[in-house]
Amino acid sequence: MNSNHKKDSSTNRGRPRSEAVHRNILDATLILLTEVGIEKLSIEMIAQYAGVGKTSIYRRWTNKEALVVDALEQIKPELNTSYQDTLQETLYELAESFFGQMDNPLGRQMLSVLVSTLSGSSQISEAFWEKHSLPKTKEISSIIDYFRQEEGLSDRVDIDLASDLLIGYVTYLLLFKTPSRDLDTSLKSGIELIINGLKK
Amino acid sequence: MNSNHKKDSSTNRGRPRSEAVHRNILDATLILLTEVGIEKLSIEMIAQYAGVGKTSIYRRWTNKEALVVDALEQIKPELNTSYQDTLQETLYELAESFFGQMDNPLGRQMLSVLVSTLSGSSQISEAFWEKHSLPKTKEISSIIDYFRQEEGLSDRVDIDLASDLLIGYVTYLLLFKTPSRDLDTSLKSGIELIINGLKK
Amino acid sequence: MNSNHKKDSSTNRGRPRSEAVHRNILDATLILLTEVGIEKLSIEMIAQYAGVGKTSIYRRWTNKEALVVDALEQIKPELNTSYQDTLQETLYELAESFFGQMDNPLGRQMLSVLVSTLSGSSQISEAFWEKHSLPKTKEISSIIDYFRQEEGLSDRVDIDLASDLLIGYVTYLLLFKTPSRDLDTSLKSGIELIINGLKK
Amino acid sequence: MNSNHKKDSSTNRGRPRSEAVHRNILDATLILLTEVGIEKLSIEMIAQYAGVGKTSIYRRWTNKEALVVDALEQIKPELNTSYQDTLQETLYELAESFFGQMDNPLGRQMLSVLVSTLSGSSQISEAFWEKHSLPKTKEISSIIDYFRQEEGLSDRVDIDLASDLLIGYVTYLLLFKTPSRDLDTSLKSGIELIINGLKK
DNA sequence: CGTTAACCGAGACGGTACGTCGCGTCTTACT
DNA sequence: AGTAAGACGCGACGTACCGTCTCGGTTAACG
Repeated sequence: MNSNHKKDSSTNRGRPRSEAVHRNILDATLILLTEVGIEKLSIEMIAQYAGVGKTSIYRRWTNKEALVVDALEQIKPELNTSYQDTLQETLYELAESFFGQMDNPLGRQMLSVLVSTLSGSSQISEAFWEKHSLPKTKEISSIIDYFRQEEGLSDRVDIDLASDLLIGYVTYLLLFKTPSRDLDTSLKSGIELIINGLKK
Repeated sequence: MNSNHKKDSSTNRGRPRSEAVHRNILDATLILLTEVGIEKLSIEMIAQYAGVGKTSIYRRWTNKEALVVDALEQIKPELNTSYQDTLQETLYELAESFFGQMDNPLGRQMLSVLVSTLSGSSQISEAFWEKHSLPKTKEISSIIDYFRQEEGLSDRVDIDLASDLLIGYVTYLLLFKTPSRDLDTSLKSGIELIINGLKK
Repeated sequence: MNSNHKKDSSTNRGRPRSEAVHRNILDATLILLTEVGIEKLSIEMIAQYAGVGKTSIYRRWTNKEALVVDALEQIKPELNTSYQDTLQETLYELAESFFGQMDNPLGRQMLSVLVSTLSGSSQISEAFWEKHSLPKTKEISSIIDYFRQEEGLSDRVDIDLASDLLIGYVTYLLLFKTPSRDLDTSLKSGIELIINGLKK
Repeated sequence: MNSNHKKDSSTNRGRPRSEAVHRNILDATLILLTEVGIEKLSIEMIAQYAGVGKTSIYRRWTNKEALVVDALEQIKPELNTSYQDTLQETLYELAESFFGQMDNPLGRQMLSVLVSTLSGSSQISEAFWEKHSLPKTKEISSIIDYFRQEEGLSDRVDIDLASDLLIGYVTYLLLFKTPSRDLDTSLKSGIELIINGLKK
C-alpha cells in the first residue's frame, strides 16, 4: 500500500517489528510537524518525542523526507463527491470540502512539502503526486462528464483541462491567498466561470 | 525598497559596507542555488564561493531564507504585455513568456522557496508575494479589460477572478506538471476556456 | 581517581565510550602541545590529529584547560628516592633526576599550565597540585628525617620547610633560569646551603 | 625606558598621539585583567572599555601580550630595602613587603603571565624578567653582604645563591601555596634557615 | 594661517576557532 | 532480530576575536 518504507525483513525470523513503535513515530512526526515546521523538524527530535530509538526510525525510513511524506499520507484529504442537483453545486461542495480539509497548518505543510520535494525532483514525491493528483483529476472529470448533456456543455473542450483549471485555482488559493476573506465567493465565482467556459 | 536586509547602520560612522561584497554574495547564492539546490546550500559554501567571510553574510541577512529570497529578487520574471490582435493571442504570449522564464531550475526553486516560506507564514514572504503577484494580477486584468467590448465579454464577471484563474493555472502547471509535453496546447486551451467563460 | 573528566554516564546504557578514542585524544594533545605550544593549540586541531570528532572531545572534557591538565598527568615526573651515602648526595640525585625530567618543552609547559590554572584559582588545579606536590614534600621530608641523626641536624627546625625550600628553588630554576649553564653546581650549592642551615 | 611600544613616529608631523588614550588603554587593561583574567581578555573588550578604537591599540602595541606586559609594568613591586638591626629582620621586612604587594589577583596574574610567556620563550618577557629579577637578586645580595661580617657568615658560599633561594622560596609560596595560613611564620623560618646555612 | 599628515572613533573585512546540533552509522545490554 | 540508549565521525551552524582596512572627522606643527 505504501512504498516509502524500507523493504520488509526478508525472513520473518527474530522479533517482529513493533506496530506500536511505528505508530508512535508517525504520530510524533505529525505533531511536531505542526508545532515546529518541517525546517526545524529533526529525526532526533522525533525519536525523543516518540520515546523511540533513532535506529527504529532509520530501520523503517531512509530519511526525513520519506518519513514526513509517509506521515502526511494519513491526513490526505478525501474528495467529497456527493452529486448535487447542478454541476455548479456539486463542484462547489467538492471544492469547499477539499479546501476545508487543507486550510490548516498541517494541510499547508503538506502542500509545501510536496512542492519542495517536487522541485528537488525526487522520485518519491513524483509517485506521491501521481497517486493523489491524478485520481482527483479523474474524479472531477467524471463529475463534469456526468452533467455534460444536462447542462449543455460543449463536446469540443477537454474535460481534463477544466479539472486542472479547478485544481490549479484551488491550490493557488491555498498556497498564496490564505487566509482568504471571501473564500466562498471566490470558489463559487471561479467554478461558475469555468462552467460557463465549458458551455455552448 | 527591499526589507529583507538587516537594519541599515544607524549612523554612517565607521567603514561603510562594501557594495561589491553584497553583489558577490547574491551572485554566489544564485549560482550555488542552481547547482546544488536549496537543501544542500549552506552559508559556509556561499561565503567560500563568494570569497567572503561568514560574518559579512550574517551582517546583512539573518538566515539562509532571507538571503535566498533576496537573491531570487534579481531573477523575477518580467511580464510580456505586448498587445496582440486578440485577447487569446495576447494572453497566450504573456503566459508563454512567463512560463519560459520560470521553466528552469532557478525558476522552480523560486516558486518552491516562495511556497515554503509562505507556509511558514513569515512576513517577509508575504510582502514578497504581494509585491510580485498583485501587480501581475492587475496587469492581466487591465489586458482583459482592454479587450472587453471588442470581444464581447460580460460585464458581470469579476475580471480579477479571471486573472487569478490564469495565474493559478500557470503556477499549477509549473509546480506540478513539469516537464510538460503539450505545454503550448495546454496553455492555449486553458486561456480559451477562460475567455469563453467570460463571454456573453 | 581523576576528576577532570565530565561525569561518567549515569547508567551503563547505550554504547560505551571508546577507550581507544580517549587515548588518541590524550596522545594527540601531548604531541601537539610539544609541537605548537598551548597558545596555538586548538580543539579542532586535536580532533583532526586524533582522527576524532570534536564532539568526542567535548563529551569528555569541558574545555581545553581540563584536557591539557589531564594529558599532562601522564608525564608527571617520578621522584628518584634511592638513598645514597650522604643526605647531600641523596638530595642531589633526587633533584637532578627531577630536573632532568622537567627540563624539556613538555615539562615546562606542564609547570606553566599549572601556574596559569592556579592563578585562575580553579579547583581542578588545586587538587592537581595537592596530589602531586604534597607527596613530594613528604618524600623529601622523610629522606631528611632519615639522615637527621647521622648528619647531626637540629631537631628544632621544621623539616617540611627545608623540603619547600628545595622544591621552591628547583621550581624557580626551571621556570625562570633555564637554560642554565651551571645547573649541577647550582643544585649542589643550594642543597649544601640548605643542609648546612639545618645543622647544629 | 619601555621597549614594548611600537617605534615612535619617525617624524613629528601630524597630530600627536594622545596621552589620555594611552592611559585609558593601560588602565582598562589592568582593570579587565583583574576582572576577567588574561584568558578571557580581548583587545576588542579593552577598546570598548577604554572608549577607544582598536586601531589606537594596535598603533601602540603589536599584540595582547605586549600590551599586558606593559600594563603590568605599572604594578611591579618595589623592594623595601630599609636596613634593620639584623639580617633576619631586614630580609623579613623585605620579603613580607614583597609578598604583600604580590599577594592579590593582579600580582598573581603578573607572575602567571611571566611564567606563560617565558615558557613560550618570547624575547619580550625574557627582557622583562631580566630587568626585574636581576636587580632584585643584586639588591638582596648586597643586603646580605652588608651584614656578612656582623653576623659571621662564611665567605665561601655564593651570596647570589642565597638570594635565589630566597626569591625562589617566596615565588614558590606565591604561586603554589596561597592563600597561606602561617605566612609570617613560613617566611621567618625560611629566612632563618637560609641565614643559618650561610653561617660558619 | 591655511595645508597637510598623522591621529581618532567606529566598524566592515577575510579569517580561524569556538562550542552546539543534527546527520546517519555503530555498538552496547536487554527483550 | 528488534529495541532504547547513546557514542561515533562528520559537517554546518551562528558567534567571538583576530589583525587589517577604510570611512568622516580632528588636531597640531610646518611652510
